[in-house]
Amino acid sequence: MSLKFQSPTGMHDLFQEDWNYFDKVKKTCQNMADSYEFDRIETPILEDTAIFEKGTGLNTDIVEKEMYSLTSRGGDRLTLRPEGTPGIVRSYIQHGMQSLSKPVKLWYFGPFFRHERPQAGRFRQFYQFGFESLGVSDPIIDAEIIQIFYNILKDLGFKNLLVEINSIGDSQCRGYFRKSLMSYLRSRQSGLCSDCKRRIKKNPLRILDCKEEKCQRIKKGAPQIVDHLCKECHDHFKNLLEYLDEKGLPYSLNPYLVRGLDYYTKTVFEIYEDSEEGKQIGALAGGGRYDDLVRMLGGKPTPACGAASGVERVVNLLKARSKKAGLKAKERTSEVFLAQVGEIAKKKSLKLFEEFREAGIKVGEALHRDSLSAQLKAADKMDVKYVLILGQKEAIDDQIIIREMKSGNQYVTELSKAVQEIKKKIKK
RNA sequence: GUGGCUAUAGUGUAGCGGCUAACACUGCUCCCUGUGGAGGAGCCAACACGGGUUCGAAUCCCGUUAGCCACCCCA
Repeated sequence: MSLKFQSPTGMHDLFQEDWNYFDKVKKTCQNMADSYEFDRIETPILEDTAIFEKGTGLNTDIVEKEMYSLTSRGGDRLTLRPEGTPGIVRSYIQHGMQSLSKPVKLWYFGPFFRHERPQAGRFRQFYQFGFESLGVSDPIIDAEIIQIFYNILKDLGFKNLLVEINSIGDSQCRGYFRKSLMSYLRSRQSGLCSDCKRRIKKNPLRILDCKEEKCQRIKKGAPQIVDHLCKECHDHFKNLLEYLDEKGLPYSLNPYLVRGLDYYTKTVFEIYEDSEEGKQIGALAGGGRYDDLVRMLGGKPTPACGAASGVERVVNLLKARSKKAGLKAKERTSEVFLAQVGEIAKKKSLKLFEEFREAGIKVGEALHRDSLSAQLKAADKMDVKYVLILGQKEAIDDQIIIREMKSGNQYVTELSKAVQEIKKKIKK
């Protein structure tokens, strides 16, 4: 087999089996959106490249090397959205949502694109759902966002959820902290791994995440950002934690949690499944507060908070779990099957099929087959309860056979009464 | 972007230098132009691509591509 064409690297075809799960996830989101009064929004898949450069951040990996960007025929610089938040914010500004009553609560579900090297739970085209709440700085909002993602995952059947949370301060206190962290790291530069040496300048917060043992040791003595928060950020974080305690939502503080998008301020969080597969697949959801983003994209200064979750990651874990449980959902696709024998019957069955469809009854068929045994075989595979047999003789007499598959009992009735009869039987 | 592992019908596998490339499932046909689940008979369908080593390569080597995994980063 020499395949001439195949799907692009890291992009996959999604089949019925996948959509069974995707739809379930989406439905759970919709329920949660209804409960917390979030409105559905779907922004374009292509956006002006500049909103990611300004929003997500020029120095982030995403913008630096992972975007699918193009210049349109008209000369516009466009990018396949690598994440959802900047598009939502663009829409918020463009449609004057700042004049709506606050908070403005929006949720989305759709495909995103990043040119990364694919691996477990990481693709070049992937689906995310996200919830964004704009216009309110109160940490009660942060708590609600975390709660929503926790609830969705819980409703989907995840146990052992691990919520990690941290505060990275605002543009002010983070700057101070960054300086003191950098000077601490510089003083111990020789003890760091080669990767981290490079990171000192570019992204010192990341060193706190390094897995090298020698870096871990240095990290233990490093200044922690929670100790360097300004009063406002400190109070915000403290209040958030109190709200979470009040809700009874389990979380753990991770003073080393940082996120790779430039616009985050104050709260950041991630949710994992605490299991082997969960660790491998990475964060199921992640997000935080982004109080400067609306202003950075040209809107009025507007506090906001939101998060997103990777649908494939969630679905992969759901699939792995149902495999473990040995669940084989062999679904019955229809209750009735229509079989025919002979040219007259074949023609009459076309109309009959439509009558059933109009009556809201789904009827299986294999009209392309002529032998009755082959049709019954097909009916058996569909696991239907009843088969309607329209033979040559019946077709001429305007009659039809109704056969109950399980018992093998069958009887003849008027063709015109077929829909009614089946309707009665199915109701039972 | 860097590394490691892998690559045989639609799917899952066997083949370990000497085949007409095997098996299971699926699909299709027939046994059975008017009665299914079982059984039997048959059919369709594969060595990713390109080089090399060799009398001989699915098998060994190199390259390309793709997949998986790890790093990086992230959902």
